[in-house]
Amino acid sequence: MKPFHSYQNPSLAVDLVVFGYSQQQLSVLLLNRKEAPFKDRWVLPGAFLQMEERFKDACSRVLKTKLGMDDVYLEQLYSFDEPDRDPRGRAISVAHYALVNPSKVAIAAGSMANDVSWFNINELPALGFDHDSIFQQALQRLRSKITYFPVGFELLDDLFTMPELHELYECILDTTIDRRNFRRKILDSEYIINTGKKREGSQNRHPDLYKFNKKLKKNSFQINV
Amino acid sequence: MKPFHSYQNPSLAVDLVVFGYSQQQLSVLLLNRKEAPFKDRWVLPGAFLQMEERFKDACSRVLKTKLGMDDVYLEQLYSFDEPDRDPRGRAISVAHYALVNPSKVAIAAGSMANDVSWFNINELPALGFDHDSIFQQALQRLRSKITYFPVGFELLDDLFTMPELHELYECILDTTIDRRNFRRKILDSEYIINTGKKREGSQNRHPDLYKFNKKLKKNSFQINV
DNA sequence: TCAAAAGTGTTTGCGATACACCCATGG
DNA sequence: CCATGGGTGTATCGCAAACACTTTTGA
Repeated sequence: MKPFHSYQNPSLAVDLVVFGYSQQQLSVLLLNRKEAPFKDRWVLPGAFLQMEERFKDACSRVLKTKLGMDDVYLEQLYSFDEPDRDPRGRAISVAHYALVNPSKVAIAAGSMANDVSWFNINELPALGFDHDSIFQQALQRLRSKITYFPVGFELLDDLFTMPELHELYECILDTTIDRRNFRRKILDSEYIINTGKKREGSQNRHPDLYKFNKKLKKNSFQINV
Repeated sequence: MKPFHSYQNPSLAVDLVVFGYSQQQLSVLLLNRKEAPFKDRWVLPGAFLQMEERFKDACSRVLKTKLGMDDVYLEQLYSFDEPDRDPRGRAISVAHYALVNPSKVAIAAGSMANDVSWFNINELPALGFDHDSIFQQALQRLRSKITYFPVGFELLDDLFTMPELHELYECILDTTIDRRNFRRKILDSEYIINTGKKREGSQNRHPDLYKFNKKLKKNSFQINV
């Protein structure tokens, strides 16, 4: 059999929309390009797919080597194929999005402090390549998914309070949600477990600490916007 | 700049899950392979992506040249990347699904009568490559999408009756739906328009003929299973 | 004891579901 | 005129949304 790679194939890359949540803000991780094309512009992190490498492996490689992140929630988003999306030549991008807890990873003031940065999703600069539209699609997917599937927990600490989860939902969905109805829906889904502990330190009543119920795979809930 | 294709890249293909509906049956179009690997096995139609070609163009090319189909509803599904999914070497498949009206296309008794065939989705043979899982994912997507988005019309004639649309939904979702509630939801969504004409020929009352409201883009409905 | 935030329960209203009758047609 | 399937309307029930009071805490 003639091996495939004797034919010419488009270049194949993964690009990553890395979402992070902290200080009641949803942010995306961007990279400042040091070379043409789009020199000095902000872009999504990404990498070319190596032979024998899975998409998720390539994504993990980027998250690990460029960003120092391990063990991250990853989901394939869409494959982008516009012939002119990369001025260097034909390049397909298989976009993914990732959900990380910024406090668990150490990007902030590392050696790449000027290269990598969190941007609030409402204050994004114009991105290079077609990364604006990749980001938009990722945001849309996240907003859709979080209303019926327990992905929000990936963005929080292992232990979190109900008000924190509630705020996360309001922030991502950019709306207000009745906290009492929200609480009931989430608790009814049984995706979170009250640990019995409480978050100390605040001046007011100490809220209960919950944890994500990892074992549960099939329950459903629906947060309406 | 060094052109991308001087590096080695995985082979890149599109694969198509072509759904058709006729005689109250949901079917998929399969191809009988004439060569190794998977000689004499049934597989999804597909093609390698040519340089400068978009996914949808490659899909259209397959639909046109191999199947004689034009102007078909197409949607990107997912990209499949298991390193061993093709024994000939590393091959990425960007899977799509298509919705066609079999009565509008001419596959049946053409020159490839032995190569191409419709299979009822409940009576599929074991497919070559990883096409079983591609098919399963496509079916799942179709079932999900049809409950909130007007894709069912792609499978019917330009003019169709309410009972026909109702039957289509019951068939695809593999369930029973109260026809009066179904009618109300569909009509409320305003995605279909009563043409005032009636389908003649049956012994019983002649049902109204509807057409799809192509202009409407944003209304929503929800068919629950 | 006060302000601020967290925990909890009840009422209300709309939308989905369940359900039944009349109408048109050809034989 | 009858059997068959198509068109239409209504009552009910459940869930989701709206809403208010009590509890805890540190200052």
